[in-house]
Amino acid sequence: MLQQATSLDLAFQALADPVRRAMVERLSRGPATVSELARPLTMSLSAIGQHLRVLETSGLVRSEKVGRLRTCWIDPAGLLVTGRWIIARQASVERDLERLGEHLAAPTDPWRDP
Amino acid sequence: MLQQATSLDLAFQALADPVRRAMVERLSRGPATVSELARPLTMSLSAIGQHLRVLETSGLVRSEKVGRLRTCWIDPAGLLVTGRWIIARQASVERDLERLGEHLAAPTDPWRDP
DNA sequence: AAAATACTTTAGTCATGACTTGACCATCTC
DNA sequence: GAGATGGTCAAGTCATGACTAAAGTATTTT
Repeated sequence: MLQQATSLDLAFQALADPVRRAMVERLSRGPATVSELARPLTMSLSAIGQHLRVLETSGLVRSEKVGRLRTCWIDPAGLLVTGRWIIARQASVERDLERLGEHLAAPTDPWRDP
Repeated sequence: MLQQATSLDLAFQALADPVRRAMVERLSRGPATVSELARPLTMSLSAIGQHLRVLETSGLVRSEKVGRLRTCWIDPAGLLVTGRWIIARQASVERDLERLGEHLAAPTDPWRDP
């Protein structure tokens, strides 16, 4: 089914993993190196590198290597696309519930006994 | 690593799949039966049933069967937990950028040449 | 009662994901 | 320049995910 992952796919897939969410949580408090990201997580540095790559290709995180340290930070635009999708659904649900409310409040049902 | 999936895990994992997001999009415009959900998606009814189960255990969707029709609808509380997580990260990032801004704006650096 | 509808279940396949290990390569530090 | 530090690459393993196909169940229609 998945023939061409959209940026929304990549972002939600990236956030689906608790380790990657932990990394995003850490980075949302400020930039960090790969080792700093790895420190609280019981996992090889290699694994963290792989998670980081997922986060980068999803657009949620960016990074740059200077010397032997790679510094990572959040790209706010990445969070924005996922946030917008959720908010749009919430708005849609609210509108739907509103319509339902109006319907129940209506004194007569125009569809019945025309 | 994943020993006990939290509700946040389940919700993000559920939204990571484009088919399931399409189902949520449909349901956010109002309730629907399983067949109605399946109609626009080129996939067996069985597959849709399986996606539905994922959405239900994640807390994003609820459903009830009456007669031979199962009607599904969004549980707004489900969208809320994911939305809150994202908004919290965005807020955190903004605070961080603000701190950075203050730092750059400061006329002198108290850490240098004490 | 037979046929159609609307799922549901089970079992199996195939692809993808999340790691680990070990070798490797720069770049600092001494 | 030797050793430690910080990261990267390439395999390989093991579990999970996304389906399908086929058979089964419960309801509704005719």
